[in-house]
Amino acid sequence: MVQPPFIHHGDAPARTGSVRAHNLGLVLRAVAFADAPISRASVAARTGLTRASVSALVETLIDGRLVRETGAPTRNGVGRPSTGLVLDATGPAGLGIELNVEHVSVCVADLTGAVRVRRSAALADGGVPRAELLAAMTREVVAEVESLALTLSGAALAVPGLVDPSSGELVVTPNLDAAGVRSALVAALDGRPILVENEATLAARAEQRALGAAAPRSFLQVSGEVGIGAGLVLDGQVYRGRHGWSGELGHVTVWPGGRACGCGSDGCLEQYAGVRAIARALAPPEPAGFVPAEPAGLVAAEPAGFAARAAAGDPAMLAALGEAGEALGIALAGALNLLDLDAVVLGGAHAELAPWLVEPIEAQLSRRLVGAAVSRPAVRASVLGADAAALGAAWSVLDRVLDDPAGWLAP
Amino acid sequence: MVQPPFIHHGDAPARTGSVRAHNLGLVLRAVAFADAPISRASVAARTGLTRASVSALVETLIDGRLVRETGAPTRNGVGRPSTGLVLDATGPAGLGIELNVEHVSVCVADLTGAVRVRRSAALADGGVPRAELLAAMTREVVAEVESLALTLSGAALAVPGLVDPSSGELVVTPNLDAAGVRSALVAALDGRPILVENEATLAARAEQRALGAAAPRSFLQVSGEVGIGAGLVLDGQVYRGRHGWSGELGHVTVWPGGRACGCGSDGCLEQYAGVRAIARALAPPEPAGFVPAEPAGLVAAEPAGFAARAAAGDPAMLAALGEAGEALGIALAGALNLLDLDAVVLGGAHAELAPWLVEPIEAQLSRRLVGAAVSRPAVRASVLGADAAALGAAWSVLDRVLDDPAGWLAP
DNA sequence: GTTGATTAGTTCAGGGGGTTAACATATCCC
DNA sequence: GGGATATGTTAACCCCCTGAACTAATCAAC
Repeated sequence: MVQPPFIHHGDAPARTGSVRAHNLGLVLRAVAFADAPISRASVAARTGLTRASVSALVETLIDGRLVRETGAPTRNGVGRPSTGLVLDATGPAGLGIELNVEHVSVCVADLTGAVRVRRSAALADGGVPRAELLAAMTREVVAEVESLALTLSGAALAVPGLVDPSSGELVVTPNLDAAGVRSALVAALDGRPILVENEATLAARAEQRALGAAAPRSFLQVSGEVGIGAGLVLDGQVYRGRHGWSGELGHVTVWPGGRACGCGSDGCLEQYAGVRAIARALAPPEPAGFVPAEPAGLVAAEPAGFAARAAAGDPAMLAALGEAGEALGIALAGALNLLDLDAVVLGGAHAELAPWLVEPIEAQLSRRLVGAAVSRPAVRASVLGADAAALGAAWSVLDRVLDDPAGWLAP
Repeated sequence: MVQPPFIHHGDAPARTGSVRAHNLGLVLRAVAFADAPISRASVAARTGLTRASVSALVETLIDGRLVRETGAPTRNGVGRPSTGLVLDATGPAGLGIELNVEHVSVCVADLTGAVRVRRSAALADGGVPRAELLAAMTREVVAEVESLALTLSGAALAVPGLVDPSSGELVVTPNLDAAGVRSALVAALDGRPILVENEATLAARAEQRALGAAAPRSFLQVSGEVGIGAGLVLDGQVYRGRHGWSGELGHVTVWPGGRACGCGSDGCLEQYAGVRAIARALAPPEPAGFVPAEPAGLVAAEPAGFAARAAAGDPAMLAALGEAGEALGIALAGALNLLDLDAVVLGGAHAELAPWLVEPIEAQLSRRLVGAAVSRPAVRASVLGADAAALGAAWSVLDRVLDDPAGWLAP
């Protein structure tokens, strides 16, 4: 397929060193994605490289603290026992930071994916400014990383808003004031660069990484924190769109001419399946056009209560979730007709509501999805909890090392 | 994820020969995408390779009849004149075949993109069976290719239906009988392999290739031949989806609970913006639920008439197109909110109706698209005519040579 | 014209890195 | 204990890029 001229990575010249860079990644990923400690010989068989090359490559990876040998050789029947290789947990670490309307969290993962440090804090109105709080937490965590003898390989920040993917710098966050956050973080990180990315995208990466080889190739991750966002993974790659504005699922029109939305449109999914919309469906009907002021703290308190009420069989709650599921189903059917995805993952606030949303969603998919009779995508809740985006941020930093170990080893 | 150093399948081991394969592609594409004949030195500057390497690579490409030197050296001021390099039109050729409900066409393009042979035929009910007609046309064209001293590097078949991307073999074509077509074509091509792909996808590729460097990075190409399909190019790559069923724009729900659709759903875009829907909007209203039988030939005859009537200012026609545009706008706004594309291209039957569709579409986008106030994607008609899919098929064959010249030169 | 500056293209030694083939190593099984 | 078998390492070989020197062809200025 035609790659547009001189835009893609593929347009860098290859030199003999590129071969090694490529194969280092190949070997490292073979180790990373193996279920158990894997031998050099198995890596060779799996990658198509020779045992000789794999030995040399593994030596480089071991020297670089990306891979280590497990202690005792493992006997596998006849033949010389093999020495197992696993990812080295004492090498590079990724720092993930999640900035949200009601809370912030910071976590650190090592190359194996294990979370080594985790901190989060709720944000109260009128409390410590976001930027200061985050910077303080980050400084603490960086100190802790050093005490664990890990090396920070980078940091990523998850924000509920639009990010400019070309610079990775500019941020438009409609629901919160993010000014000063980035510069405060850069200072807290001693000038180390920070990747800024949409939280839905990073939550999708987290899901992908958490599932490992079982991760769907292409999926959409609904992320209902504030509004309804979505992270999109297509053919294993995160898709960001022209401006990095992809995944605005919340403003997909479900009922043209329906409820007015704050975005200026009408009939947006958010108005039927968003947290506030569900809350509104529970309240007695108001005169058309009247939008009630939301008491502070309402949004944060509700989703948990929703699940409890639904579990208790509250009919109003079940009806509200049925309506939300129907709207989600319509919007998702559109996305699925367009993208023919493997799966839809319900994350954020919708994760714990999934037991009551999946059925109405699937009812709409059965009706509206081309080819639904033959093969339907899986619809299920995220396997991760609330900190998915922070985890995704930390892991995305490590993905860079995994994808291009030579780049990490070089300096 | 960060792109691995090589464009090639990320999980194949790289050997020293991969470097050459990669760089051959780099040099070939530098020649292909240059506006004018380009010198070895310029290629070196543009690719980042040394002049020495480029010379060696170019020699291989010239020997393989992929590149040739232009006759006379060009003086460019001071210094030794440069010898221009251009794509060789006498080397590999791609065969593109389009199979449609009402017509079939076959074309051949050379590496420069020039169409060297072009044949098409209308299909009448009860005439020669599709498979036989196509096979006969193909045999003729293959003979002509040989007489032109071109070498067929492959063939691709565009079909209005669902294709299994893994095998590239299986075809589900709802609106026409494609049984036997593939095997008849394989026979006509002396056993050469045929790539089968959705026509909307191939039309999108054609658009991409026709625009060259000006092609949008990510776009959706509406393809309204039978029903409404769409080809999707994301980050410069064709996106097919899990089963190769992506782009089913026609069955995206626009008005839930609206008009019943043959697919079993309701409110599908096809029922408002499809060719038959536009025709129906022109006719006097029928009782609800009554679906008129379509006289044979009606579909083929109408789109041309539509444009003429609209140009003449026919109010019923303008109203029908306004409604179609509104529905398209709603569906496209959904797609754009999700994918943040650079452009939407109206192709197929909608291409010549674009003058009347663009305005209502943009009205919906202004209303429903997040960020529309800041930046709106371009909405415009395809630059290609009716044979876009056949062209795209031929070009996609050549894209393989362009992407991996070593693979073509090897045997 | 001759000479120098400038740019295009080629030649060749050097080095990185993968492959193949042989060898060393460590276990199982008879 | 001696083969059979599988793992890991070593060394000769080949591919292909780089860098530097060299040749080639033009312009510009004296």
